[in-house]
Amino acid sequence: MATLPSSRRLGAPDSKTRARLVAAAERLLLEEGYAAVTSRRVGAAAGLKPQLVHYYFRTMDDLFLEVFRRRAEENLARFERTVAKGGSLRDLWQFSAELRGARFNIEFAALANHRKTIRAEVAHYAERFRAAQLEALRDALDGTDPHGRPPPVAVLLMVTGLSQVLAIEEELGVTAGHSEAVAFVEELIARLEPTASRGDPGPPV
Amino acid sequence: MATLPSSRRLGAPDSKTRARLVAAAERLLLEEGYAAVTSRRVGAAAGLKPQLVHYYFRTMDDLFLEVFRRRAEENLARFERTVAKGGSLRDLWQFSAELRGARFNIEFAALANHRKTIRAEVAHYAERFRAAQLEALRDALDGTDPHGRPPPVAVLLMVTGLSQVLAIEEELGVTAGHSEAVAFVEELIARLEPTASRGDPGPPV
DNA sequence: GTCTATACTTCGATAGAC
DNA sequence: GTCTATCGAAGTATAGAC
Repeated sequence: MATLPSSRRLGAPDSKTRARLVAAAERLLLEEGYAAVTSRRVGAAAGLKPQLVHYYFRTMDDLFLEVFRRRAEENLARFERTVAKGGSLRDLWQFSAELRGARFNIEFAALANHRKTIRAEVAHYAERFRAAQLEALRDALDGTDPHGRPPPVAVLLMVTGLSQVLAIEEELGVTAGHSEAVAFVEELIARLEPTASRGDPGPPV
Repeated sequence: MATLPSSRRLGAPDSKTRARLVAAAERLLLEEGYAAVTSRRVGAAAGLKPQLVHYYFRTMDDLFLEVFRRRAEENLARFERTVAKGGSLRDLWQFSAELRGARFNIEFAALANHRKTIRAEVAHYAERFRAAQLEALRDALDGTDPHGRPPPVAVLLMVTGLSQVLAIEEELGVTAGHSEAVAFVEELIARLEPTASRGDPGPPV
């Protein structure tokens, strides 16, 4: 019952070579987009024969899944650590605004469009991450003035969307309005969360 | 000076066959993602021989560019018409919230990651569209209470981002928080722009 | 357990036939 | 002006040698 779809032998999951292939694939994905992640190019990028990709991964999709899971788990763990160390609004915003994460998401969003197994994995992770973010955001907002503020989940979606648009456009070389948008979010945070390191309580109103 | 890079002959730009190929390519792009847009598959989708793709387009990138430009120009024109017919906040939001447009953008954002000529075209269009949107948004906000409101360009980026995230996630089957976010935006609009119902040629200012 | 020789498919692209 | 026969490169995947 272990391997129905094919009888082909696969390399050990903890192999050093396998790890090199995954790392190379992730690098290619981030630098050149998912279309560059082919067995030949991954092999070359890792300094290995392309056939090794198929020895360690039954299909290319399996390789994509491995790349995604590694990064997703690491991301969730990093997020949990961020929350554990305080999890202020400022921290949460900083986490969202990281360029690398957003690039990664775009590639997998496009991939998920036409590969079912990848779509399922991305959807699953998206839900987990959303739930974790929402809990952290609720905690961070707890005690602040709720007057006229959108529901936390709406804030979350807007901030997530903003980060992604900023990342995509930066990639394109389009940056009109970016600094204004970032400044707005940061002012908002400063108003809600005046604690900061520089002890600036912000203006009234 | 017309054709330096290659001497190969190309089909007429106004050919009916060419238009069919572009339409087939756009369909494939939207339904299966850009990776499905190959000369063979486009040919099959159009009921034509795959070589015709290369007769009408020097490279696959040229086909992508044509698909993009057609849609981009049509989109800009539609946007201008929307603005001309009133261009209320409600209209602008509705335009952004269309699923089709967002899907298209994701595919081309991913494509632009690793194809320079496409990146340049997407960037150019993004700037034009952003400028048009910003002008329309400024007009729509004109006369409303500016108290505590973010700068228009920041609003624009947030709304654009929100629409895209909603579209991507809907694609994935993840919809947590979507209705809340949409409701928030619509309440905001209703508050700023209480004119609502149709047949109203506009407030007296 | 690890890797390679090899098969077969699909790709983009071109030269030349109608 | 329109289309097709065909090529070389690149794609995924497997069976079998070490």
